[in-house]
Order: sequence, then C-alpha cells, then structure tokens
Amino acid sequence: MNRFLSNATNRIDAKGRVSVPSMFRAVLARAAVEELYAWQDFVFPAVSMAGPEVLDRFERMIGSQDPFSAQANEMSLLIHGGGVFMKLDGEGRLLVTDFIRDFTGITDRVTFAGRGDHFQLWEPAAFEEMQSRARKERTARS
Amino acid sequence: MNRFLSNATNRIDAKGRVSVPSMFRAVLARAAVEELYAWQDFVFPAVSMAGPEVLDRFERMIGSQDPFSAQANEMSLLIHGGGVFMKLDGEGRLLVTDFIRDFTGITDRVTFAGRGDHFQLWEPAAFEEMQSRARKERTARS
DNA sequence: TGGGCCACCATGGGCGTCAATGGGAACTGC
DNA sequence: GCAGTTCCCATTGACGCCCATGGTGGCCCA
Repeated sequence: MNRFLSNATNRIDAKGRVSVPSMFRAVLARAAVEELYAWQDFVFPAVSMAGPEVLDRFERMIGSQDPFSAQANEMSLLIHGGGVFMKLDGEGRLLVTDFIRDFTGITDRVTFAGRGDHFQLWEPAAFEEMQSRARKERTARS
Repeated sequence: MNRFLSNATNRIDAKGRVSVPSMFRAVLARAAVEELYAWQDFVFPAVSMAGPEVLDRFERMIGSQDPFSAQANEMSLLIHGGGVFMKLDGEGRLLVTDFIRDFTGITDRVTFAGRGDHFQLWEPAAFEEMQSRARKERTARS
C-alpha cells in the first residue's frame, strides 16, 4: 500500500521515544523517505508528518499568492516557523519532543493516524473525541 | 454472483479469528481483491468492508473540496484515520481487532451481512434487531 | 429415489517471524 | 563532566503461515 491509513496507539518509553507503526514505516521506505518534515495541523491539535516533498508543495502554494498578503504571510509562519525536520532511529522510533508535546498534549502514549499522503500524532483521548465528533456531524448533515 | 448477498453468522476462535463466508470470498476473488478496506459505518454500529476502490471513491469526494477546509480535514479523519486495511489468512479468515469490537460490540460471534457492493460485520443480536425494525417500518409505510 | 461417497467449508491449533518495547553503552556538544 | 542522543542488542508477545479435523451438503450411481 502506498498511503497512510488506519490508526494505532503506541507507548512512549522512558527515553521519550515511540515506535512509528510498521505500516507507516513501510510507506516511507517505499517512497525512500529518510527525513521527515513535521508541522502543526491547521485545524486540529495534532502534529503531521510526511516526506519533504509536502514542504515543497506548501511553498509552491505560498509562491502562487501575493507575497505581501496577510494570508501568505500567515501560511509561511505556520509552514516554516511551525515546522521541523525529524529522523527515525534504527528501530523506526522517533523522539517525542516538546514541540510535539506542547501542541498536542501528548504525555505517555501517542495515537498515529493515517491521513492519506501524511500521518499525524495525536493525544489518544483527543483523537477519540475528534473522530466521534466528526462522525456525529457527518450523520447530522446527511 | 458478483455482489454481496444474504447473511451468515460465524464463530470467533480462541485467537480472535473468524471465517469470512465462502460466498463473500468468492465475490472478492472474482474481483481480484487481495486487501480489504474496512471502515466504520456512518449510521449503524457495523464495520463495512470492500475492495480498495471504495477508498478511491471516498478520496475523490474529499479531493473535490478545498484541501485546507475544516470539513475536508474532518472527512479525511474518518476515512483515513478511521479506516483500516485488512488481509485474510490462507483459509479466508480475518482477525477481529479492537477496532471492530469496540465499534460493533462484537464479542464471540459475527454476523456477516451482504450489502451489494460491500458487506458488513455486525454483533448478531444488533443485526437481528435492526433488521426486524427495518422490516416493521417498511410495512408500516405501505 | 435412496444411500453412500466426496468435496468443500468452518474451525482448531502449532510454530516461526517480526514488530513493539526496554535498556546498556558509546558519543558529542555544551 | 554531564545531559541529551544515537547506535546496538535482548526480550516477549502478537500475528502470519501452515497443516489437521470434523461436519455438512451436494452429487453420483445403483
């Protein structure tokens, strides 16, 4: 499979590391991604990750806008100022930094959620709640 | 036959596996489906399964919206974050994971229900009740 | 038409492999 | 030197793959 799908919750160890689900690692390996670009989601309290090509996409989007517009300015602030590069260790784990903890509320467990072309890190309870809320709204609309 | 029809109830074994009815497996084999896309039904407490082309359909639905809108983000949360790929073992069984149990209430038996282009997994009693209720409502209208 | 044989399906369980997790030790920058 | 990291290696529990068995329904043949 070539996209990020489903969700899984893993534990953070004493050193602050957490295993990225093997399914997601397989997708990354297939795309030959070495370094992950991470940014804060624009809507939810979650940190997103993907290969560096999404950063290119974001930059092209900014480039297509008026460089002096407030919107382009804001987006650059989010994309560049709110983004970092991360690497996995030999076992496919990543360090849960304060960048991640502060924005998501994650403490000792992480829920990984696939999002198609990227995946996200959530505080488990927040993920549960957001998902059931989204489902409720969707049924209410139909 | 090329669509999912009728229903059957099978037992979950000690390892948490359950046989997919051979009738359904035949439909899958005819469509050359190797991997199943599973998602939580938007109305009933049931998990639906079908070939990956259903996911494509869902993604096209999202793709037609503004990719940065909250609504597209929410929908992706459901179909990507709330969807799973599952594989059958050599005997045509699938693992009944917590993803399925929590949402359906399934414990030791599963009712498989054909739904045309996909099929669903139900807790047997819940399926009985839903079906008889649907039947009652229908006769009340006619 | 009845009986028996056979094939297939649902189910059970063994075993090897791999992912998730834990922890030691070297390494590096402050 | 110390704290935060990175690179290994160990453990264990879950899952995938394989083979076995029993029961049932269908089919063939007498």
